[in-house]
Amino acid sequence: MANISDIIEQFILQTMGDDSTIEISRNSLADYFACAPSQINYVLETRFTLDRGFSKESKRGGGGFIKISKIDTDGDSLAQLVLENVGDELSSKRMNQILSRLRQEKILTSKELALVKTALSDEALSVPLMLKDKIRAHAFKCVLIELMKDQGGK
Amino acid sequence: MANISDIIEQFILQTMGDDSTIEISRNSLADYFACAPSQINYVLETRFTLDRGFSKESKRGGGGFIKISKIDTDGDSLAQLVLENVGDELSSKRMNQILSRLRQEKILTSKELALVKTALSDEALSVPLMLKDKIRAHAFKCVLIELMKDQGGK
DNA sequence: ATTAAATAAAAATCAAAGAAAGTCAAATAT
DNA sequence: ATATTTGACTTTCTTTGATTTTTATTTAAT
Repeated sequence: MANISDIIEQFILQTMGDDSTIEISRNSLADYFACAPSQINYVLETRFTLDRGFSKESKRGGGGFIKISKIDTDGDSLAQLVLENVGDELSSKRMNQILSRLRQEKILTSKELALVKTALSDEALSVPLMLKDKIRAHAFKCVLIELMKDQGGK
Repeated sequence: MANISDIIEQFILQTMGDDSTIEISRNSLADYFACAPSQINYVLETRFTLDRGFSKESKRGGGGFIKISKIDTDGDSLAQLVLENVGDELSSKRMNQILSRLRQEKILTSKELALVKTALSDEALSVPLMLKDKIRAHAFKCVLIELMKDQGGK
């Protein structure tokens, strides 16, 4: 574990501690670790991914920053379960079934259901047929991860 | 938030408080913040835009001024307005701005915002860069239409 | 007192410079 | 092979300043 990526990863995690977000300056961090700025991007891309429960925002230019947010996934949630079972293709039909299930379980309101359903419907995804299911699968997983975020709140 | 544009933005918003309009003197404001007068224009152009629900008037010469007004639109017509102004490409950035506007106007809850934002984020739409904005534009319009549906309900 | 010209007082515009972060591919290490 | 490191180049956002345009006020001339 003597590579700098791991060290930077640990540093960020430590600094974040129990907070759910942290704001870093890419350049300062790179300075601090005497590495190339793009090294920071590499760490973020490989370690602070959605799959691992992180989301990111950033701004360039004067006063720029990178903000990392932790999603604290409470392991055994329904969303978690679904997430593991959605492959890399997802028909709108299957998605809608899952959505109603989530609705039944009170994880979604009917309006929330309608919005997601619409946003990822066949009609909304204006791409070649074969692609729809792939894109939907990935996008829907992102939604599930997002859902797990505020599940913690209950 | 270490850039002066954000600070000036906050200052204006604070000073405006609950009022729907405010009249500022560009030069005084620039003096106050010890910045170039054109900095004020920059703030107005980037932050007090139509998308964000502001309109502006101004007059030059002696006794000149800049007047900023909050435009209040009811939900349905806001969605309608946005619908008309989203072309056939939509960056995630612009979408997010529109979403927070919709949130401000109580058309969306923060969870609903988060779900749509995630579902149509750059990360969620796993397609070539150039396509993202096109797909997003179309899908987002679908969402807006969906939104207008249940706005009518109340 | 009235007009015309000059001056002053604003705000608008535009382009250049600066400050961050992003991308991508080549080189290196495991 | 795969993961990491490095660096050159790109894009986005902000800051600064010089120039232009518009409006108001003052001055000069009839």
